[in-house]
Amino acid sequence: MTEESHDPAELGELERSILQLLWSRSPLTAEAVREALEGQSRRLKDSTVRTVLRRLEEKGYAMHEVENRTFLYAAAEPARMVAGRAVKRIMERFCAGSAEALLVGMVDSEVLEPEELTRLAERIAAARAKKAEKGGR
Amino acid sequence: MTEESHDPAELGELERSILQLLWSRSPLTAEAVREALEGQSRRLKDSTVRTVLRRLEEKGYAMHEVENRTFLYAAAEPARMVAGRAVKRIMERFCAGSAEALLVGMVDSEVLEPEELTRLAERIAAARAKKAEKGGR
DNA sequence: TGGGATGTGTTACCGTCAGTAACATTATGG
DNA sequence: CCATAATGTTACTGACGGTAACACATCCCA
Repeated sequence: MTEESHDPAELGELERSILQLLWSRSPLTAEAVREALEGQSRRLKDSTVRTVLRRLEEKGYAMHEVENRTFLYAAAEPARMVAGRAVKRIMERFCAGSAEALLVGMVDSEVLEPEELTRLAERIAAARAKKAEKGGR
Repeated sequence: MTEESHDPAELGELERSILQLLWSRSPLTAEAVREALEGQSRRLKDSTVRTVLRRLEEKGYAMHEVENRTFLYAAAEPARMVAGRAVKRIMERFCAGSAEALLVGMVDSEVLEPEELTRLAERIAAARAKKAEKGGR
């Protein structure tokens, strides 16, 4: 197991953009990533993209496999996992680890409405229950 | 209205520690902050503490008033507000703005249990309802 | 009344990190 | 065996946070 610290806050703007690409359409070659960014009016040199991809991999957000001498990159884990851990960090740092304080804060700063919260909570609990039922592990 | 960007991610380790102090026992003078940090085995020069306090104020996290020629610092807003906005950012950046994806991510990465989520959601909705009832605003 | 005590303002250095990229190296197919 | 297409190495730069020295302003008291 020995997972590294893995802290989403240490991701810069460009790193995030590229990670987004990996989440939306992987696997991608470095060239494909560069082209995709170009499509977002983000013109970068080939080596820039490669450097960032390597860094993302070092940090554990991405991984690659080799296909015909070419690297195919993909995200190492789903976006919501990264989001989850990021939220956890915030909870620890600003809410003394209290999930309640965190949710209250979300409501207070209008991240989501109370009704939405209850609705989603129920939906998630239901989904969880169903999953636990058939996929017992 | 016209609030600055206000991004908690731009807070460093020390800045956060000091902000915590302001949240737990304000108002505080620069000296008091320094002493409190010293109590945490964090020995810093007076000017260091003052610099950080000033930066916190510039960034909008803290504020001060003058009492007898001395600055009394306090947090500019509750911790859970800062947490809320931080979570919002994460939601936008890693969940395409979807609150559901965010909550699912929290459950998946074991930030909180589904049952806890439903329980808290209900509690918060209830509290909200009560507040809306009497504090019509 | 002048000088220390006390508190604030200014400026700066350093390390880390993300953005950006040049340049070197290597394998491969023709 | 070389041109081409990849990857590997190394580095510069600007922001920013941690840390602090030093300068400046008051006020009170001997």
